[in-house]
Amino acid sequence: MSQEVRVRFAPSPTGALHIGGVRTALYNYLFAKKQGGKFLLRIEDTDQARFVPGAEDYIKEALDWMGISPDESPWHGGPHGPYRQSERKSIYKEYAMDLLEKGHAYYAFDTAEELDAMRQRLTAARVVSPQYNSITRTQMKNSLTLPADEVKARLEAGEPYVIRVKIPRKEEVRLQDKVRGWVMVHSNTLDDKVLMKSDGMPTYHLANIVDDHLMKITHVIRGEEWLPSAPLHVLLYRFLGWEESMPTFAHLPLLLKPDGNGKLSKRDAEKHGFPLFPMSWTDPDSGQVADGFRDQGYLPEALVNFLAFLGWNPGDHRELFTLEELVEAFTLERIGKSGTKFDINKAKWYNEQYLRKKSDHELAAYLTADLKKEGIQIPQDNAEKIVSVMKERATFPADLWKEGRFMIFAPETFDTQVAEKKWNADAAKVLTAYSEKLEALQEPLDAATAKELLAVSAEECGVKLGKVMQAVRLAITGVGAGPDLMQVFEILGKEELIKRIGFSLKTLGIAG
RNA sequence: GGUCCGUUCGUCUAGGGGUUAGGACGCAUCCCUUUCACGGAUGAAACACGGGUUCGAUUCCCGUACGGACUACCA
Repeated sequence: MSQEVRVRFAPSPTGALHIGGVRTALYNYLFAKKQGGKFLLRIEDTDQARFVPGAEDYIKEALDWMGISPDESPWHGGPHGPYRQSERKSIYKEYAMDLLEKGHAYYAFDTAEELDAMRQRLTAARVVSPQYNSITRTQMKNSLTLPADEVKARLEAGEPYVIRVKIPRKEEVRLQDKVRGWVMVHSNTLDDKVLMKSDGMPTYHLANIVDDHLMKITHVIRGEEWLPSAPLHVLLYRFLGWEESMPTFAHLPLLLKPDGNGKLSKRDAEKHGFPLFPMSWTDPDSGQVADGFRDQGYLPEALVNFLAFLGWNPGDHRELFTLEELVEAFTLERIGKSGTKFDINKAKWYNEQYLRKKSDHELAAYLTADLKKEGIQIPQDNAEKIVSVMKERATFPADLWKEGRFMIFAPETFDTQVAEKKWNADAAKVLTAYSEKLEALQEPLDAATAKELLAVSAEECGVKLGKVMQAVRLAITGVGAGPDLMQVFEILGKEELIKRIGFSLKTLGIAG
């Protein structure tokens, strides 16, 4: 019998979700759905000092926007709640006591200063890595060194203490990681990590093991930064008697900065002008606003596709995947091992691809929304026509309006470079003739007619159409590049064209 | 420093003991075209290095170099 696959994404609410965290969430989601299992979200808020208001709402909104909402979470609830660690405080204590009783953990009363002094002493003695371990714990104030009655007295007196794990002196700890294979470390390189803090909260190490077990998590998919502490986690499963049901681990390669090396940071994002967060985030302390992918015009389906390919690939040559297709194709086995540099160009390319897949109807909504901000209203069918000719050249929805301004506003100035090179008396002659033909036209202008009339006008003036085409474009749009001119003409309509021709003839002159 | 992890075009990557080392982004050129863009075609561009193992290694093993993560009463 195969048990239900259950995975979790476990962010701590310390601010906006980092894009790397979003990818971790996505991989968890993809794996869960592929396996027909559950994707849960657990808030790891055991560090009260780092709690940031609004962060949890942000996480929820970001995942919803990406289309990867969890099945169980603080806000959806579920059979294994609560899903906020701060609300599970009493649970952890119970397991810490269990560890204490079994001799796998002990009380420690050392103050921060004493800890510091120990590290300094060790550093001075040229100990390579000063840590609280099987050697040093014999010289510290803990329930291993202090007489039992003193420990009891200190506890009863309410003296602050932590509970530390007692790492065995000599043991090989192995774990099989789904992406790295076998990883082996010696327990003597591990230190006696704090399990329960003096404020009564568990540390990540205890909390994540207890919760994963209680929440019946089958696979732990998380960032590579957790790999060094994974052996400790294996040990904890063993000490708690849960080794049989220990989840499978998969440590994801890190997201690296685009140039040079190192973990992707906010600094890099700013330097290269791309966001680091899925959505904009306002720091509640400084009030500083950091831009997000959503705000810069990235489509969620593009971001999902892009992120999925940062460290994973389907093994064939397909590049474009919907969320559903990703679910279908996803396997842990195809996750790469090495760190991945963040290339925003590729993200833009994905955005273009998905933008072009959208219907004119959907795209028109972006345009009308932008226009509304400027107090402009245009008919829906007009908006749809505009986006249909503009979408091939847009990366972001906002480009529809930015690049297509001339579709609504007549040019007030003309690109001087193009004017110098292309504007001449021939162009003025042709346009004058063209304007007259448009005046005489009874029915509404369509692209084919627009072209025919223009061709006739050129012929009458004894000018080759190709020679003046750029000048015509300049006269109507003000610039030298843009979508198919005749389509533009059709959208503009003859009255608007006549007006624009009149203005450009006046402004650019008829002699050239 | 220590522990762990990694290394195929500039980037994301496929591949795997014998291949013209494949694709995508970006770049260049050409075609399409009234321009730009789209699209199409073509091109430049990679197995970090040194030892093994082997008839043969980019692929397997070991080193070296380089890079990264971790090294908190943070997660």
